[in-house]
Amino acid sequence: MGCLLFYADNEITIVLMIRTLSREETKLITRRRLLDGAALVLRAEGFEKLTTSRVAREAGVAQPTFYVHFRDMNELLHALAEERFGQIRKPLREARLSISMAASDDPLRETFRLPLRALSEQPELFRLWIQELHRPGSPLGRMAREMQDEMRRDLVEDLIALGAPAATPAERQDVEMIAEGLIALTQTMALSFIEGRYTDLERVVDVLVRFTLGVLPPR
Amino acid sequence: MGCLLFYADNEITIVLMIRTLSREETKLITRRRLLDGAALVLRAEGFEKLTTSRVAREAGVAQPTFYVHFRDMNELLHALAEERFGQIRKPLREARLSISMAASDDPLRETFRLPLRALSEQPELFRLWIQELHRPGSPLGRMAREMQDEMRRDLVEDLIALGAPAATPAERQDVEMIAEGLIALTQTMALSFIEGRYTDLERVVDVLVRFTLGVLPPR
DNA sequence: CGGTTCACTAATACTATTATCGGTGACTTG
DNA sequence: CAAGTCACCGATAATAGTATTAGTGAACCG
Repeated sequence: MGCLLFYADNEITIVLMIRTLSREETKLITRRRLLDGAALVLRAEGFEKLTTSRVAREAGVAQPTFYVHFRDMNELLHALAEERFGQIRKPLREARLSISMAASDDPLRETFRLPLRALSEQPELFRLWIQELHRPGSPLGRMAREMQDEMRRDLVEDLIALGAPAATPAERQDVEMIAEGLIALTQTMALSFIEGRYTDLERVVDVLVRFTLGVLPPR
Repeated sequence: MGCLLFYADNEITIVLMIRTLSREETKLITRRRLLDGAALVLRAEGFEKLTTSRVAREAGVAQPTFYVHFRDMNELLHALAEERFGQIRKPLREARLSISMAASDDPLRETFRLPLRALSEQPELFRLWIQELHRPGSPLGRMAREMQDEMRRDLVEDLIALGAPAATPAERQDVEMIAEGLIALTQTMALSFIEGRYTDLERVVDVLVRFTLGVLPPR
């Protein structure tokens, strides 16, 4: 028996325990709270406010405790990226499967609909991703760009399957540009959708499909 | 007669003067050097290295001199954004004029070529702009978003002139989505071009034109 | 020419952040 | 249950950046 106490922002979190938690378990809980605290600070106040003190306070522990769990802020960010960006990666790859299997009624619409849904269901995480994408130095940025590259490679394959010509290297590069463009379009639309500028997801899908079919050569 | 001395990074800049400069003139020179120093730091090392000491050192003056010219770093950034983003804004608006006047050989290509050139000639500034675009809190971010909105409004007009239907509110919103998409496409392509992923600007223009003509209804 | 102004500087107070260290008490292990 | 382990904490050194202040000398002005 026992209890854990976290004091963060004038809020006391009391975790009462039926059985005594092992040291390992309580340590994992604290680590979890540090990671969540960091994510909270990032999405609420941005990068410049992300300090070890702030994260520790969010987690309800003392600042030096941060160093029990991570060597420095970079290590925490790396762990966070690994964990969170993976959450976005999964539905995006699933979206890709749906087109290759052609199971859905209209596979192309579904290819856009699924990512749009996935992204707008995790707005803060998505925003963080976009933000990091453009920060050359950051470890999250590196990871975000790797994901972006992976998505582009996948999409290139899909586009070729859809009939895009890729016989010559020049054609191949065109397809890469188009893939990159379509990803940017999807992300932009998702952002605007999240911000409430567009309310009807199906209209957004319409426009994305028009862009895609328009840029591909007529079959 | 007289001379100005700037000591920055083991480099001494000596400005010899035929006539004695007025106080106002030398102050303007120092301000100029501070702004240029800040721009240099931003493009060479990024945001997190941008400090008053660093900027002052780049400019060859003492750190407190920074405060003779700007209240704080935010004010300098504001001035820099005003000045530099304006430099981007101008060619973009000119590109727009060129299409409406139909003076160029192929106005649509020119509409993409000019922004792409303008953006890739100021890579770091452009990067900064994109970065700030996604930072909700920052003052530069607000400015960047205002510019973005302005560009979208302009482009909507152009698209309607190009034959995009905008009779109903729904059609109008489609055009807005398309405009937003085209801006995102241009920026994405410009970024990749800057990063050297694509080396031939004309091929990039090709793809952008294909996207545009493809998404618009056939005339 | 003599008093005034002011751009600039050195010195420094202040604040914030990182990272370390020794101590403490609850869990663990034999 | 006693010795050991270790997650956590308070205190604090080290570092770095912001911003102020008083003083200086060159430009300014009557």
